[in-house]
Amino acid sequence: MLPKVYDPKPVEAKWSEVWQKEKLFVSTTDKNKKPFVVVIPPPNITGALHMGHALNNSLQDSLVRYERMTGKEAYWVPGTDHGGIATQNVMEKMLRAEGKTREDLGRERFLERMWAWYGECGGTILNQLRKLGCALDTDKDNVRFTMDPQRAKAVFEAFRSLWEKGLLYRDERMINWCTRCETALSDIEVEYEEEKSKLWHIHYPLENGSRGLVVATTRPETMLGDTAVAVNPEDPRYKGLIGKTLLLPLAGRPIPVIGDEEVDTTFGTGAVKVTPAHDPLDFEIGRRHKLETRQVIDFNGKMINCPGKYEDKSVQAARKEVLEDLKAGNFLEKEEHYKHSVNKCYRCNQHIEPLVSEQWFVKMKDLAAPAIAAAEKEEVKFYPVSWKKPFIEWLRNIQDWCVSRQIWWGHRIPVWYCLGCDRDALPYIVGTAGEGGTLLPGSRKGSNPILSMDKPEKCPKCGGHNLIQDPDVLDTWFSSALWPFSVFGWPDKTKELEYYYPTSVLVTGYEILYLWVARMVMSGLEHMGGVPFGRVYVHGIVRDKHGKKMSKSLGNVIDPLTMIDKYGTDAMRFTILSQAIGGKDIPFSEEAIVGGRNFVNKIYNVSRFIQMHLPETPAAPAAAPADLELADEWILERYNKTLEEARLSMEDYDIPKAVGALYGFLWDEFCDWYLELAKPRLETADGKDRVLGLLLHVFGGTLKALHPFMPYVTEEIFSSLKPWLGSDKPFLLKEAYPRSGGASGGTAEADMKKIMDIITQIRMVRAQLEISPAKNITALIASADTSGLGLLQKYPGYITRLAKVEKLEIAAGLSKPRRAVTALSGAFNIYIPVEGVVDLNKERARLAGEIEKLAGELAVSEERLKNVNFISHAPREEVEKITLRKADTGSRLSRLKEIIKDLGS
RNA sequence: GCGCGGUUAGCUCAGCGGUAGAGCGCCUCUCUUACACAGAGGAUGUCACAGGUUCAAAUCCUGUACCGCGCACCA
Repeated sequence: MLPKVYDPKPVEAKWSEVWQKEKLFVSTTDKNKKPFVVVIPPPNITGALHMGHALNNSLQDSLVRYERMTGKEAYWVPGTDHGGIATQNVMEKMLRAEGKTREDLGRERFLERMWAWYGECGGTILNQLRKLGCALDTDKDNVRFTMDPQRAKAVFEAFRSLWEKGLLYRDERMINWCTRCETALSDIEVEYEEEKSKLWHIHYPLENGSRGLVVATTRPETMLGDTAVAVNPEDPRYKGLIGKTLLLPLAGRPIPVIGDEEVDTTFGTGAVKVTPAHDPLDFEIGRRHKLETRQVIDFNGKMINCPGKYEDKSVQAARKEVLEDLKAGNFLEKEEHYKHSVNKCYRCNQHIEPLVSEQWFVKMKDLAAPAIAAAEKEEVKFYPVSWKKPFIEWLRNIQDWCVSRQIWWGHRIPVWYCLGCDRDALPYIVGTAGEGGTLLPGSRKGSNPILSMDKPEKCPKCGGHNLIQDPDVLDTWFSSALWPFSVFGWPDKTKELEYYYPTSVLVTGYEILYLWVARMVMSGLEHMGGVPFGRVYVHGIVRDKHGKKMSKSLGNVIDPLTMIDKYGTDAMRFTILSQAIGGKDIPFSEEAIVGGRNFVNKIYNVSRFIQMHLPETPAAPAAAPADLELADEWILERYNKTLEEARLSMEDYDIPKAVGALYGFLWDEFCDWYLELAKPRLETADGKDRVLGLLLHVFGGTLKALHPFMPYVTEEIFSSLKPWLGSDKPFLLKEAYPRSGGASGGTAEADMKKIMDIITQIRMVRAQLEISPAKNITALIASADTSGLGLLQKYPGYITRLAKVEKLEIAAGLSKPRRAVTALSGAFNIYIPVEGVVDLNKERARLAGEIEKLAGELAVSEERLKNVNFISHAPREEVEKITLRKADTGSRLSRLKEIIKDLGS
C-alpha cells in the first residue's frame, strides 16, 4: 500500500531529470503546426531565483504546457541575462569580501571573473528553473545568454543600424549619475523616494555688501557652484535687481541676477540659485543665458573646485559645513521643514547626482511613434487592458535614452578612436591605452568615432594602428530590447526567426513594462519591421501577506526554493497561480502554500483510492461509458462544464480561474460527492467495472487538465495509471488537453441537486440536534411531488449512504411520526423519528427559527411581485423566477407551520 | 499636481446589475477501510461614506474619505 501522504521530493527529482533526458521540451520548426512561442524574461545572473521569478515562470510554464497540449508547436525559449550593473555589483561585493576592488584586478581580469561567475550562476539558475518544473529545454547548447556571441552580433547590428540612421548620438547633457555604481543611468532607472528635509533660505548680498536677495534651496552645498541667481522677470519684488551683481557667500564670487520665465514666483522666495552643473532645470537656464557650468561635485560624490576647506569632502559633509558657515556669517535666514523626493539608484538605492556628462543616447521619438500605433491598434494587446493607456502615455512622453554605462560588465560600445589622428580622443584616456584604459566620466571622447565590432586593422583615415575602444558598455536593457529576435539568431536570416517570430505572448511583471517591454516593442518594429509579440500578459509583484514588498531588510522574504523543499513545487505553483488574479499584486504567505500542499495530497489520495480498486490486468477501456446512472451522468456533466470553463479561462489568460474551476470540481464534486457515491458500487460485481471506468475517465481527464499547473504530481499519477487509462503516450505533455464532451442538455444536474439537498438537510438536522454521526437513523420522505418521489425511489442508496440513513421510506402519503424531527428540502418533507434522545423543545426552537427565516424570505418575494414596475420592466425569466421562489417559500413555510403545531401537542 | 488601482466575513481576496462567496482562521462533532494535509455541520458582512441612474445596485454614474502604485514637480 502506498503511503498516506504524498512525498513530492523524489517524484519531482525524477521527472525533472527524465523530462530533460527525453528532450521533452525541445521544439522544432514544424511547418505543419502552429507555433506558440514565449521568450523567457531572462533572469539576471545575480544569484538565486526569488518569488517573482517563481510567479513569472509558473505562469509561462502553464501557458506553454497548455498550448502544447492543445496541439501547437509550443516553444519556451530559455536564456539568461548578463544583468549589467546588478551583476557587476554582486561581483564587487564578492571582491570586497576578499578585500579587493575591481580596480585592483583591472578590467581584463575582472571580466574573466565575471565570465567564470556566469558559468557558475547561469547553471544554478537553470537548475532552479528546472526545479520549478519549467518546460524549458535547458540543454546548454539551446540556452541563450544576452552576452553570448550570437547575441553580441545582434547588439552590434542594432547599434550599427541606429547609428547609420542617425538615431544614436553622443551629447553632453545632464544625466543621472550614481556615485556608488559610478555610472550614468537612464531616466527610468532612477527611483524617487519621499524624504523629510529642509528648505534653507540663504541671503545673497549685493556686490557692495548691501541687502541682496534671499534664495531658498534644499541643496545648500551646491551654492559653491552657483553662477547666477534667477528671478521671474515679471516678479515686482525683484524686477529692479535683474542685471545687478551679487556676491556669492562663502565662495566670494560675483554672480549676476538674471530673469527667466521658468522661475515660479510662488515657490520659496521666488529667487532661484542657479547651479548649471548640478540641477537639470539650472542646466537649462544656464544654456539659455550662456552661464558658466561650474562643477563642484565630482563623479565620486566629492566636492571639487571649491574653497579649500570644502574640497574633497562628501556632499553630506560639505552640506553640514556650508550650513554652519552660512549661519556663522549671518547668511542663513530661515530653515523650513520640507518634504521632497530624492533620486535613488534602482540598483543600489544610493543617491543619484544630476551631473553633466557626455554620453551615448538613442533618439526615441521616431522609434516610439510606431510602438504607440501598435499599442493603439492592439497589435500588441495587454492583459489586463488597463496597461494599454499607461503604456501609450509613457511612450508619448518619452525622452532620449542614455545607453552608455561607465561599468565594465556588458556589451562594450563598438566604437573606436584613433589616437594617431583624432586629437580629441587623446587627453581623456587615463591608464594604459588599450584594454585597461578608462575614460574619465564626462570627458569628451574622440571626435572621429570608428564603428567596428572588433578592433579595426588600422585607422581608415590616417592608417595608424594606435586605436582605442570606447571604454563604456551599453545599458543592459539595450541587449534585452532585442531579445525576442536575437534569441532566434537575428541579424542572420535563420529558419527559426522566420518560424517563431513574432512570438505569441510575453509574460512579465509591470515593474519592467517600460524598462523592457516598451523597448522590445520599439526594437521589434524598428529592426524586424513588426511587433515582437501580439500579447503581453502583465502580472503583479509578489508581496508578503500584508501587502508589503518583500525585502531582506524587512526580513519578510519568502524563498521559493525553501518553499519547494518544504511543500513541493506543485503546491507552490498551485498556490501562486491561484492568486495571480487580474495582474494585481499577490499577497503571499507560507500558510497559503499549506493549502496548495493539501490539494496536492488530495489528488494523490484520489489516485490511491482508485488504485486500490484496480484489477490486476487492465481491461481495454470502454470506448464510451454506457448504461449510466444519475450520479454518473451528473459527474460527466460537471466534468464537461469544468473543462469548458478551464478552456475559456485559458483563452482569456485567466489562469487563476482555470485553476480554481478544476480545484473546486475535483475536491468538492468529484471527491466529496461522486467518490462517496461510487464506493458502494465498487463492491458489487456488475457495477464495479462501469464505475471504475468512469472514475478513470474523469480523474484521468482532470489530471491532464491540471497538468499545466501542477506538472509533477499529475505526471507521477498519470504514469502509474497509464495502463488502465489506456494511454500510450510517454508523458502527459504529449496528451491532448481534454475538451468538453459537448452539449449535455440533460437533467442530471437538476435531479442530482434535489438529492444532494435532501442529504444536506438530513446532515444538518443531525448536526444541529446532535445525533451522533455513527448512529444510523430512519428517515421518511413525503411529498406531493410524485415525479420527485419517483426520482428518490430510483436512487435511495444515495441518501442512505451519504446521510447515514439505515431505513428509508419514500412515499407520497407518509405522515409525520409522533416523535420526529423534520427537515424540508424543496417539495419534500423529511421526517426523522427519534427516541428519547432528542429534546423536542430544541426541535421546536429550531423550527421556529426556520419559520422566521422563511417568513422573511417570503415577504421579500411578495414585496417584489407586488411592485407593478418590477412586473412590467424586469425580464420575464426574472419574474418567473421570483414567482416560483415565492411559491416554494410559501409552501415550505406553511408545511413547517403545520409541523410545529403538531409538535406542540 | 495628473493618472491608475483598491476599500466585501477575524485575515487574504474572488464576485462586478437580479436572494452575499472562497481559502485560511474560529466553534461543534467524527481517526466511517483514499486522504485528520481529511469528512460533516456551524458562526461571522448596514459589500468605506454620500448622492444619483434603474423595477432592481456590492456590482453602473458622480462626489468624498482613507490606502496603495505610477508619472510629473520638487529652487
